[in-house]
Amino acid sequence: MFALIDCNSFYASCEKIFRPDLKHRPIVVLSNNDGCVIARSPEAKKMGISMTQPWYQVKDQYLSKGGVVFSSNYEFYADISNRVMNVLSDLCPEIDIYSIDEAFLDLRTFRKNIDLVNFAYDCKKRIKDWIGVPVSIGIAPTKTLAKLANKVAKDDPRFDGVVILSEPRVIRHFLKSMPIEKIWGIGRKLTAKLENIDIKTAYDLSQVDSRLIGDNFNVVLERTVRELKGQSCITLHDFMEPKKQIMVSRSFGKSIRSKSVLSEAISFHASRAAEKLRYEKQKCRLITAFIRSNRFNTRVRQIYAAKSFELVHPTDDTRIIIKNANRILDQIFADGYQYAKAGVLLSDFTNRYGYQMSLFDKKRDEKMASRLMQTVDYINLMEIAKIGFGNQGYRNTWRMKREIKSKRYTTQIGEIPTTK
DNA sequence: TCTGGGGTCCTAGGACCC
DNA sequence: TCTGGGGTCCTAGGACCC
Repeated sequence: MFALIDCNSFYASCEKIFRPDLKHRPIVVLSNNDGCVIARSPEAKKMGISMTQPWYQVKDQYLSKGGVVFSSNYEFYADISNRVMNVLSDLCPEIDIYSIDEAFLDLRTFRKNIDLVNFAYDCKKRIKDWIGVPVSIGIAPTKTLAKLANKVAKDDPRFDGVVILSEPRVIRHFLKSMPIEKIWGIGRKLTAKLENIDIKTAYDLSQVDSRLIGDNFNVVLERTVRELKGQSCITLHDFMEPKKQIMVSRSFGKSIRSKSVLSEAISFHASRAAEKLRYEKQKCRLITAFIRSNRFNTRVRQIYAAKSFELVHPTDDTRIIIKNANRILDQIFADGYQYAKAGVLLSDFTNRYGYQMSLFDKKRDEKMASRLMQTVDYINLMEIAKIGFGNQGYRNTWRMKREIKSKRYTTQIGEIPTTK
């Protein structure tokens, strides 16, 4: 059996932890640039605010009805997430952290049969009492079924946040009431395709011969079908897999025409990407940079320009990554467009310690560079000072909007909550 | 005026090899 | 006139997820 534990309206719930005055108020959290809604408390959902809705469309009405809004505060959410995951790992050592707000537990680790109902409610209570975040729990023989169970636990108040699927008869009944688009791994396109051939519920899909699906669709859907039938075939990643690519990109506060400002943004993103790369203890060989116009604005001329550059030697050196990202910018930049977003993507990784040195590598230079980067990372991390490279300025022209961010209550000494 | 920012996996098709 | 067949590797792009 697998359990999926998922925090309810995670970002919005985080914002409530240190603000008891907001307990029953509607809360929404906005994406970067305060662009669109990415989390809603139950009260905000009831007001009809939908996920990824552009903020400007609902702002006035929402605020006039007493809604509360926050810019996203990832540092804070990540810390709360860590605390939740720690509680879960205490309860079950076989844990697969699937995203910032959800994790699978492999309950087969428990040799003896445990009381699943007790287990689930204990789990829920600990996280609520110790961290302050409400969770929903779905338990089932496969991860796909646990996902579905979790969805119902969350949406249907009759279940009090816990749904356990073990009896085949119950599972069958449950699947019949479940439209296919709610299944994990079935998005818009697949829903349309499947409905076309008269597969409308999870039960319909579970009855299809999985090999037939494998032949006519692909192995991903085949696995989903098997999982619906109760054969577990999506396993837990029991250790953290290294990342395969690192992307840093942002939309600008307002659109930009000038190459020099774009270059600042590209340098800034390149630098952030290099930091992440070193944190992952990887070096990259491929650097990609892109710039693009606002794809929602039909009144401006559209452009999307991207290019990659392959290095001879893998690197994690901020200076090299910035230099090459800007070299790409030189090649892809075209005058006369309004740019709305830029980004840098690093890929083709090799482990920092175990890659093949070339015959002509200068070992000493490498060592120097690596020490320099370590020092820079340390100074930035400890907030001794803010060190950047080259032209990565931080002009208001492209900096993102984040007007209503809450405090970093748990990670910054100057921002911890105080009482009177 | 104002529409996020990450990721993963898979597949088709081209390049290349013997 | 007749022009193999099988394999691997890589990349771009699609679909999906949170």
